[in-house]
Amino acid sequence: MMSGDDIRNAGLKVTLPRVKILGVLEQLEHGHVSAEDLYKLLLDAGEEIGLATIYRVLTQFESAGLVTRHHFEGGQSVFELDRGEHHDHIVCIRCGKVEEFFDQTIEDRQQEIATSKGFAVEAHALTIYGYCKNPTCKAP
Amino acid sequence: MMSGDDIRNAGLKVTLPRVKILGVLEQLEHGHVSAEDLYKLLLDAGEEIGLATIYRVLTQFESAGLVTRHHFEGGQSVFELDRGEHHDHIVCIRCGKVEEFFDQTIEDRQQEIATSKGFAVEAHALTIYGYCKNPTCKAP
DNA sequence: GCAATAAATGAGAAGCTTTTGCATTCTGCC
DNA sequence: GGCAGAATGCAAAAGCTTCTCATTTATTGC
Repeated sequence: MMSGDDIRNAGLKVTLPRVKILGVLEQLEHGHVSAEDLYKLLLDAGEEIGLATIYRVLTQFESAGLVTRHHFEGGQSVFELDRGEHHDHIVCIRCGKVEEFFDQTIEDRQQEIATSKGFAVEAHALTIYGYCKNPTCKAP
Repeated sequence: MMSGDDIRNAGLKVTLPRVKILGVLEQLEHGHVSAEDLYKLLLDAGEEIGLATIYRVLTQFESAGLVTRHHFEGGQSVFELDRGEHHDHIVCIRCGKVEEFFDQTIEDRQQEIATSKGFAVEAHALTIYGYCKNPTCKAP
């Protein structure tokens, strides 16, 4: 459960917009939102907030490690609360559903590959795209 | 070696811009360029071409399977000739160098994970980010 | 070869997402 | 409560990519 303390610990002032954004991120079912969607969610909730603030705050949260940013295909960035557990994603290219997974074998192999090429791994992004099991998302 | 036939087989007319673009893609050392860079390369080579054409042609080539588009971090898409061999990437976050790799273990695990979640895999994108072995790219 | 026809191109405008500048408002601290 | 600095909202701007449209070009049948 995130709180104002997390914001404070990040060296940021605890403001209404920041608390609200953190709140929305926490309540999300799938956990993945674009800045635009987050903006709409807050507007619908009756909050008065600017899109610029959303972007600014999300970027700050990202730097603070509170939030992770993903670049799925489709142009816009997607954000999710960083609960401290690294994972990768599998995205349905029909309905957009996002599921998470973690696989130690893949993690290990990545490390080995990087090392063998003389790279020091800082991060990695693995996203699988496919059709989910939902009947309306069957492959063509 | 790509040629006009590849363009023709894609159902596209064999035009100078398309041939030139294919040519540049083929001669690239690293094999990865942004549309903008491709544009500059062609201008420097004395070609008269519009950026819009670059984007259009690259998109068409992508649909035709001649070219692959990647969304590395940094906002712009990066293109490379599709030589029919799937591979993933490891990118230096200091100098931007891109290396390729393929690992059957990772491929297999991805397939297993997707299957276990009821997904039919269509594509996947795995990119490792880190610092390459170049002394000037040492981790901070 | 050559004309007819449909496709492709270039230039600029437009579209989207994201960032920035600035005046105003708010938070943290005394 | 009041002050300094940070944060916000708005609008403008920036970056990448796509679209529009008049003009040019490649293909096809003759």
